[in-house]
Amino acid sequence: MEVNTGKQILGEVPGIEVGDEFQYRVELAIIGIHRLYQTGIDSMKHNGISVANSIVDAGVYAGDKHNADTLLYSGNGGNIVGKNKQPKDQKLEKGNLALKNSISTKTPVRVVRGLKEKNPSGKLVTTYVYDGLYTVDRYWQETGPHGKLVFMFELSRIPGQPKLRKKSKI
Amino acid sequence: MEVNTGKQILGEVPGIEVGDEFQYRVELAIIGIHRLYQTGIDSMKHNGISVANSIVDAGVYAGDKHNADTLLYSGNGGNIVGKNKQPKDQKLEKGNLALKNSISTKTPVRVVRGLKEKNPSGKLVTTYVYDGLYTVDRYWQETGPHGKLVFMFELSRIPGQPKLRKKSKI
DNA sequence: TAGACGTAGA
DNA sequence: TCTACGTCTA
Repeated sequence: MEVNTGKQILGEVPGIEVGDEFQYRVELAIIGIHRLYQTGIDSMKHNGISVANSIVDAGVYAGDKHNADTLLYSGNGGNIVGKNKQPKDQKLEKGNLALKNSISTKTPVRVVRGLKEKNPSGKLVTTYVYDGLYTVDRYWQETGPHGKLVFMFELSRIPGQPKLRKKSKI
Repeated sequence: MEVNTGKQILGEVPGIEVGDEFQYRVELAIIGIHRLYQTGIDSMKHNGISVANSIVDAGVYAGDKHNADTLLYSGNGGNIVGKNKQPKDQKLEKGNLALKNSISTKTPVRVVRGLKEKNPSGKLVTTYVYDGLYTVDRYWQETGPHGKLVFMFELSRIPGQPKLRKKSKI
């Protein structure tokens, strides 16, 4: 069995509803919600340009903020909180570029939230919850906590979707 | 669902036969052949001392050699070929210590071989093949390619098990 | 070949 | 907290 079908979808994934929960990133990949195992931003070609089709928000970048209908999401690269690596300026390429392109195309982006919880045996686990479709409204550059360049993207939830009740307990 | 049952087995795993193939390390963990996702040596307490119950030989250390009935297996730590990390002296602890202890206890160690192959689409994939039970005969120290200390373990296949036909094609 | 919002266990 | 014979895409 191959994990990925190779087929990428823009917008809703058939059979997946807001609030559906998953335990592992690999499940998201198999189902086709988000192909990449670790990377937060997945992208695809749409009418010849690269746009984001899904992101995972596990809250590991400093600037991330997730409210009911708005998501502030950091770009990709070199600024993860607590990772023991050299901080670097982020570049407007790959996922970051795709997310920027999604502003003008107004194409929908699937958002998955990673909620950290303790399971019955007390172990810290992440549950991935499908949060629905968002559009990317704007982006800008910031100087991150390490003094390096960080891209910030503001996304808003497309109206008319079921509300997401579940929140992180930690 | 939890991936691991927590129960660890010394020796044969019920339902698993020599030659059984798996595509991912996580499968080995779920089934109980080898709990650890990335680490090569898994161990457990047996009559109060730590012994190895399973190893995965994916051939990533320089000194590894696998013949029909003999396996030369490198210890754990800081000497993986091609990994972009600081080489370090290996220590006689955790998996390495467990493997050493298995010499005197004569307890069986499950061996899984990671065979690298190209799948139909030309991608390089690793297939994990259950190779049966081995005992650890002896160990010694070497100086690895980086000039650092490496433990070498010599294992031999317990006689009377079915032959393993499959070999790496690469 | 390197990089990525991974996982589990010690 | 950190390490570990991971696994994928580009």
